[in-house]
Amino acid sequence: MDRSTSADECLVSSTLDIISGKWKMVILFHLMSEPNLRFTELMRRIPGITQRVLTKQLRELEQDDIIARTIYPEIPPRVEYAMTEYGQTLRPILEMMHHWGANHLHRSRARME
Amino acid sequence: MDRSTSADECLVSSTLDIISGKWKMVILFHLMSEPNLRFTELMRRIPGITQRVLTKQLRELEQDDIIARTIYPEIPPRVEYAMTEYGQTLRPILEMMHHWGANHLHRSRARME
DNA sequence: CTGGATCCTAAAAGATACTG
DNA sequence: CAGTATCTTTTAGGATCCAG
Repeated sequence: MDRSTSADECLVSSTLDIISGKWKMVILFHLMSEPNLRFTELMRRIPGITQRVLTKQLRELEQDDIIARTIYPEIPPRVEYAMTEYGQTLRPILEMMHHWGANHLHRSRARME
Repeated sequence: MDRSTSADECLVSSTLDIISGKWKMVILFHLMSEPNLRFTELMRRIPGITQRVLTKQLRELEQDDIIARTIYPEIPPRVEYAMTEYGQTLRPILEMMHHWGANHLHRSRARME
């Protein structure tokens, strides 16, 4: 064997770093099915999130080049968020997690009885 | 469209809940390549983790039926951890994250210059 | 050897009010 | 509309000591 394990750990964690955050997956899911959502539209689609937190998570995803922020200098201001091309590469992972999660919830319920 | 989005969010998050935790991926990666590791062996393979945290994350993974804990009533005590069959179903996701993460780190470095 | 029990800190998230 | 600025709460994680 080798010492590659510690490096490998980082590789997976680097993915996890990007999508973990209480609402990031939710945000990404919305932007996957609906490109170009405005700030307020995201707020409405994500009940429970606050402005401060939404802003923060959006900024982080933007930093990581997963989503893009487009500002239209109008009045009132309009800002749209969309997944980047790079962000799209996360799609298969998110879909697998979605699929696994569906089965997991199903299974959890079954295990409760 | 429909209102299924809010349910869908939970599905993905339910996967994320299970694998997020600073060291869970690391633990799972070790248990994937080496079935049946003892507590101390895990400690040695995961530099930086403390006993308390390792114990906690192992307990959570056990609760979720991702890993199994086997106690051998010997002196000194021996406890072995292994992935469950159900835990194995996470493997494709972890591998995709590993792959994505590798590319991501590569890309991040490129973007820095 | 495998943890449990305590205490502590840092970071994430939430509540709320305000603004160009 | 799309945030920022403060403040408070919650939670994860870490340090340390003790024990069957």
